[in-house]
Amino acid sequence: MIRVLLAEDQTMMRGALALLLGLEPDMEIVAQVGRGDQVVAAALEARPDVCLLDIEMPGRSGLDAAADLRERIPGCRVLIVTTFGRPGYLRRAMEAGAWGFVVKDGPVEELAAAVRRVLAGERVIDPALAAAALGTGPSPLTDRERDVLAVAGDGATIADIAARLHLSESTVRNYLSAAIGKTGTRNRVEAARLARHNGWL
Amino acid sequence: MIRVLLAEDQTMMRGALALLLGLEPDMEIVAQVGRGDQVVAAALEARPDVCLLDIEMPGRSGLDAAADLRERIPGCRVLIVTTFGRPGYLRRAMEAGAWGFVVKDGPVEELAAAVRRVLAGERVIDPALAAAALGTGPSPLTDRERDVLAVAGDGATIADIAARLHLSESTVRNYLSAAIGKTGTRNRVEAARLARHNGWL
DNA sequence: GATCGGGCGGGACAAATGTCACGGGTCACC
DNA sequence: GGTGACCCGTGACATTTGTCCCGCCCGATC
Repeated sequence: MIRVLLAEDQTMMRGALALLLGLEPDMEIVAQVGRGDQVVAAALEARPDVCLLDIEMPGRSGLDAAADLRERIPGCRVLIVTTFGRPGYLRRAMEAGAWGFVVKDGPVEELAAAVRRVLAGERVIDPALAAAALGTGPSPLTDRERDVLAVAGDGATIADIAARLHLSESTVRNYLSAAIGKTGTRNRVEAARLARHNGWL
Repeated sequence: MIRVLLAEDQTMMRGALALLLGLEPDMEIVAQVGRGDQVVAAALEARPDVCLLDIEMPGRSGLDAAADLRERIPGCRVLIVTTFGRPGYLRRAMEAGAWGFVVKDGPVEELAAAVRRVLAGERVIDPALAAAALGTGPSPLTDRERDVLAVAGDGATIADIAARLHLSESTVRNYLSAAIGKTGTRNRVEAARLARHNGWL
């Protein structure tokens, strides 16, 4: 029996996937969590062979959770299951030691197949997505530019950003200007959107 | 047997829900579509008793599809199933003649129960969400303000908006200013975010 | 017929934003 | 020891944005 941990914040999705995977004759859901910061604890307790992690979860990102797992429970294989096939997500998933990357757009059978392949030591990655990730290239943003863009994305003013990041307003302007330049966009809103779309935030 | 149509763009979610509902002894999935603009055709063909509609789908919004269904197939009950419990969505769903409104955050069993209740002529609405919808009130925006905000949301400049809507830049400024005022926000990005959050776009 | 809300536009003004050039600091790497 | 990347900051400047006036037209409503 393949022992599976399932981390996904949308309750209905999590329940549906758990039930489905539970129907597979060779699989067993040994843990379910709805927050990224509960993954490690649950995995220590349940000792799964494979962890299915969503990326966007409250508490802690699935990508961060994957990195934690590699460090704390090296034997456990991680399979990222996400809504958004952002190039940067795939890149970061690989850096975090994930063995597979599946988007929720594919058929459900694909998921069970991916679990088996990952457990067999195979890498599971959508080829089109891999091409996109390589084509887009890594993030051109520095850490600070990323921070500033992330805050700017939801309508904060320069003063807001400066206050939240304990920076001078001039500095914030400069980072924003640099980010806009590097992304080839025309203002911070476009820059933030592009960065989010590419998974750079 | 309750004949169910399922409209949901995320393939994995759709497949999982279809399988689960298919397991219910008194239900039968008679049609599945992944786009909003295929709902009516599929419903005419399959003659479902209940239609489960996601809101955010390519082609046509689930809310618009619900309105179409009420007009074309009045006997068919509509149940909206959405990720986002936006107050405005609920309001618009009711105006479009939906019989129920379920968020994907609840347990899966809730979905089958909602289908049965809707078919029995009961209204299914999350009480907390209904309160929020009534508390937030209807959209204060005029049609044009809504249009302008929708375009402004993804980083377009005033000139972009004016060009896309065939308006003068001055007019766009005035609409934006009005929208910012009515939403009580500080700039168009915040205004657009709030409007989206409330389901006003 | 008058009034009101909405669509559409103009002009003027202050504030926010984006750009550029510049400086200093730390740290890693050659 | 030099070089380069990144962090942090200043000041000046042009552009964009948001606000507040004003006007006209239309349709609905009283």
